[in-house]
Amino acid sequence: MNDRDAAPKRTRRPTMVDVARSAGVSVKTVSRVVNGVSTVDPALRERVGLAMRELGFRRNSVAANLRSGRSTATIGLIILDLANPFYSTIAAAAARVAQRFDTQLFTASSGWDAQRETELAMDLCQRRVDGLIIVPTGEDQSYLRAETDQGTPVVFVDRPPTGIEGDAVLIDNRGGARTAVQRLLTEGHDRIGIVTDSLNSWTMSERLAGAREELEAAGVADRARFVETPSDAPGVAGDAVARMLGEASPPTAILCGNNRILSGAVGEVVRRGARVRLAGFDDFEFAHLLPYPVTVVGYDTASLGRFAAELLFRRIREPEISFSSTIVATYLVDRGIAAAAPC
Amino acid sequence: MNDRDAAPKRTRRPTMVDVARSAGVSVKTVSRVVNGVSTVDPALRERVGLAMRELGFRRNSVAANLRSGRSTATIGLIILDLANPFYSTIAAAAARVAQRFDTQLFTASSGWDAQRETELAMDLCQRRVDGLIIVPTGEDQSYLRAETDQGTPVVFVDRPPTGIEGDAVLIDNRGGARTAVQRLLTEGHDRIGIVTDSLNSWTMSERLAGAREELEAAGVADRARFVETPSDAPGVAGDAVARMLGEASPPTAILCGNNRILSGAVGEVVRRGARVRLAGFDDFEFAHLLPYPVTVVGYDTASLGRFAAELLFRRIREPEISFSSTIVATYLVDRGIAAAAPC
DNA sequence: CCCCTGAGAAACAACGTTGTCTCAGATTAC
DNA sequence: GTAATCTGAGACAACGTTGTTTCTCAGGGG
Repeated sequence: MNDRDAAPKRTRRPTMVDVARSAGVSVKTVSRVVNGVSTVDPALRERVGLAMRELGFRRNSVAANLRSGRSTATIGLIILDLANPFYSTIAAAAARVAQRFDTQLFTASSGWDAQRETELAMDLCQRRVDGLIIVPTGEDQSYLRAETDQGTPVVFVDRPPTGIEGDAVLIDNRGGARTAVQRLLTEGHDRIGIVTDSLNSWTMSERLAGAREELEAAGVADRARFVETPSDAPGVAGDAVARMLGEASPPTAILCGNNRILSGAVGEVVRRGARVRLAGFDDFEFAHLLPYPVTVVGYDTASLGRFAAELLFRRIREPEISFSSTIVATYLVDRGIAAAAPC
Repeated sequence: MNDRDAAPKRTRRPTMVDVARSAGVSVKTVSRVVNGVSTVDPALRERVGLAMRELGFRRNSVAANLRSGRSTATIGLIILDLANPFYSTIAAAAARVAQRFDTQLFTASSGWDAQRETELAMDLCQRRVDGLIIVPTGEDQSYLRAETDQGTPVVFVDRPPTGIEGDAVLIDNRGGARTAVQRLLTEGHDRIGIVTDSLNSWTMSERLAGAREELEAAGVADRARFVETPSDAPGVAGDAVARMLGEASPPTAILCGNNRILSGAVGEVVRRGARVRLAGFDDFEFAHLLPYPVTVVGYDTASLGRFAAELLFRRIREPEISFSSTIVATYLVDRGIAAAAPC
């Protein structure tokens, strides 16, 4: 016998059988006590409670759910990147709703990988989550049909699903872009530049479409410049702005498709001391610290997560209601500081 | 009979029994096919696979885990607020490690509520997570002893546990404060102000202790000013700085206990056009946009989450190794812009 | 005194899966 | 040709819990 000195801490967790044996009652009586059934003799209840505390019993809710056929009280959230404040805000808002429903939240990041998105969704369905909230990244979510058909509801956030119908919660990107362009037009700008990143994403193409609609409505679309930059390279936004401003009759105002592009644009404009009206998307934290005045299209990110979770729980309870799309409104807000004091 | 027109989509998910009946084999054979056991006749394997696809069978991994006694392949993460970038960075890093181990992550926020922390931990233990990562908020984590005794490992992050021993991953707050003060001393400052928020938190008291140690080592502690502000009120940091600077012989350098205090201090210093050396903690995103030069104590937040998760998985595999504390290093970095171009 | 009633607890089966054992049929060795 | 070996599949029980049914034993009325 070459056992360790210390008794091994890691003992099997006690089950209702252990508690029942210790208290000298049947397993079912333990179950009744745990579930607070009122028809248990107070003396027995006391004995069982004592045994539970002594053994440190904690009900295995996994087994309980399996037997009773109740829901697992879990939902899954598949976002693109939990480290990104936009998505973590969505996650936090969804978690808050889940808490109201005594439900735990699986949070997983697909990392813009459609294959990974599929794997995660399948894994979570195997774990029998009550529902899924997905920020879709792939071209096609039809792989989810088998799951939705079998009663696992799915709500899509920030991008509409492709290849399958379903509930969605979206930002009014198109309307936001229209409002922003409208503001620039009202201020007298008629040579407007639009800088986007990859138009493969629904979000960006909606923003471009909205801007274009408004420019065309004002009859100044032919004087506009449109530039699409690659999505993830840093500095390219600044280069694009530099090229725009170097043209013969450069735009007097530039609308940037997201906050990264806006940051790059601000950097370039400040560097060359140019006087260009800048507007952009995403009212990120610290936007007010930008060293140049800008107008941004803002929206309440937390609403996305909250609405999505509420929609999901509603559909869990009422699977037969027809699909709905919730559009989160946008607003214009002025950010950036006019000047900063030198040290 | 008053059934709905459409066939109800929500049908019970098919089980191995259904697949077995459909394929004309025993349940065990279905299990073997699902688990890729090699001793199955290819013809049967084909029949079973067909039946699975037809029915849209997806193994219930909850039931599988229950029977086989294997782990649930889930871990729980209890942080203070998922919407806070500091904690969401930790969560993202932990999730990345969990993914390597084919484990799903429950993410929950305690919201600085010790009661809620306890409830969440108990709930996750009832769900038989393989382990917990906790950013403790309460005064006492001894309630976890029952769980750790029964083999649910816990790793603490960002703050050491109280009332219980355990693995921890912490920031070198004390060392960071010493380094920052050292820098200020080296630059010739000997009247140094220290602004903290509530010293109830381990983090803040460590930072203060480190600063005090260094000031005392240099023999300038008597010329220093110490101010503790309430934790969550905005603007109080600026007020504290204002009061400091209004004194007879004001400090020439101020060390701020966290990024919120530093922001307030920058605002106040810029407003009054003062020339005060500012330093602080937390190298937050956009710190480089601060309209005033500052030096901050930085650290790799993702390391906290990554180390914690790796430690947890190690302990899950080897429960008997002795507890360890991992200290994440800090570094000094200069941030803030000297000047910004006016529009 | 006996039967009926009902409260409270135990016995049994089941949730969906897998571990263990058994068995039928094919293959090999003597 | 028969016994020993092996291969592959089914039967059965079990994981930890709960729904359902059955049982026991007071208490009360005829």
